[in-house]
Amino acid sequence: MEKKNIKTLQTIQSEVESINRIALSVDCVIFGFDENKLKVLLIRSDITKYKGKWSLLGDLVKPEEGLDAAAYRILKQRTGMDDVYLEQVHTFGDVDRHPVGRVVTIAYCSLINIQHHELKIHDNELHWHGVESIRALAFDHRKIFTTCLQQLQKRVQEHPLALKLLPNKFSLRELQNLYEAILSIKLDRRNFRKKFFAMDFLVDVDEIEKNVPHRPGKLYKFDYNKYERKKKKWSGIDF
Amino acid sequence: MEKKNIKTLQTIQSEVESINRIALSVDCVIFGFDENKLKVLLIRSDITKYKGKWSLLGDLVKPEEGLDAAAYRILKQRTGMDDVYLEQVHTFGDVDRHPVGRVVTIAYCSLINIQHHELKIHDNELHWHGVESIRALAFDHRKIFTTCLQQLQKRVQEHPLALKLLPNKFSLRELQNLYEAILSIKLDRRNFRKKFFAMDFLVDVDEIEKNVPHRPGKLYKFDYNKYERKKKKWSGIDF
DNA sequence: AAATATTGTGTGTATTTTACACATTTAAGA
DNA sequence: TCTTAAATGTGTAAAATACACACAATATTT
Repeated sequence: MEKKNIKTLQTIQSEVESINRIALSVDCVIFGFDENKLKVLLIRSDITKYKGKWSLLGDLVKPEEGLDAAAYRILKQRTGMDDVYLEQVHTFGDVDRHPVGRVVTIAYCSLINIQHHELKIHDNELHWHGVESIRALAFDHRKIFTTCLQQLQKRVQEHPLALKLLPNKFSLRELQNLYEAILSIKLDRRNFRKKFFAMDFLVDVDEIEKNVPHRPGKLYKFDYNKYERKKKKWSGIDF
Repeated sequence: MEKKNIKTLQTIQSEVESINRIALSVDCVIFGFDENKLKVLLIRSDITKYKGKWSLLGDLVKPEEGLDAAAYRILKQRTGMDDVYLEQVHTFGDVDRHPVGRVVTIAYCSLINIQHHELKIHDNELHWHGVESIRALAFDHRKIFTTCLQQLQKRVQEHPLALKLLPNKFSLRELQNLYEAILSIKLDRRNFRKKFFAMDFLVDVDEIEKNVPHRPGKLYKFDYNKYERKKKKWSGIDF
């Protein structure tokens, strides 16, 4: 009994030590779509070791702040946007991933409609980078970025996420370009249309594209309510 | 003595608050398959508030320990097993999820072949629970469990994970029972076989089941090498 | 008015999924 | 050893889905 109690105290003491030594942050991989390219929002690193390198947008989690809340805070701060798509992806905690000590970071993936901000980007510390041209980033951010991109590629095939990157009203051409950019593949135009129309979640808003130097296409919006009611549950065993 | 202990806890709690730090833990959702049921390994909670409740297996992450390493440590400690399937699933960090302070926890999902341990379970603090009968758990562990179960259900349809729950050699009947247990559905036996044979990853080991009270089935093993070479990359847009 | 660029549409074929039934094999028990 | 019980092993037809592929119509630009 005596011994057990002492053990507990020791345990608690070591707990305190751990508590004192690990910091928590969130990092946001913010995707946008512009000029038919998938882009990611980066900022110049403010850490000496990574001077000149680009880095993801992140910050320490505050003691009384939820994780999603921390990610939203960063998004709001940097893009001025609310109500954006945000999803936790993975937590990275290699012991030496951060030069100033043990920092475990929770990675979030966010999709924003690039037209709706145009905002605080003019910091000129912030920049949209084409995902194809991402090379070295600060910290382990390249690994984080890659993980998020792969997850995005997988997710957009199963859920109507990708549409968050487009305006509310979009043409099928834009939609196809978007998928091709995210997945880095070419798709057959007729089959792509057939597929989406067959899903029956697109509603014709009875408008057409403007300012295109050719025959304009019809515009559609995505019916999220219908999707929620009808979405597939069972995909089938297949690997 | 009991009182002293409590005092210490209070002291530490306030210390934690003054330090303004966040503690990190890992929790493992360990799945097994036995008697044609999907099971999860739980332990009786050692925290006063949750006296009598069951809880997931977890521990604080040590200051110099990687996240996966922490999860492996817990698995090894509790099951005696090495080389098990382990995957990070999600991080839970609600501000008030833990009664003694801010503890953010990283949830891992693990799949083990229940026959290969039989070990430290006799603690009688550990118990395999059928997943269907999970109700209230300590902390937010029910939510964590549910998240992991759902992810498992999704994953087993896309990857040959489920096999980690079976012995190396298994019959198609066992395999089907496993899928039915994980997914809570009934599958057509002929189509299930056809599907798996068509994938062409099962190798006939030229043995048959033993000690079954009926005609024994052939045994197979899964060819992971072939799978790695041939697995599907592109699943197709579908939601 | 001609040239250009993109939209919008349909069909046939191959592949995949689904529903479904019966004879065979082994173990157990009478 | 015969009978019973229980699960194995196998095939086919119909339906749904995926895929490859070409041409006429429309708007813009010059």
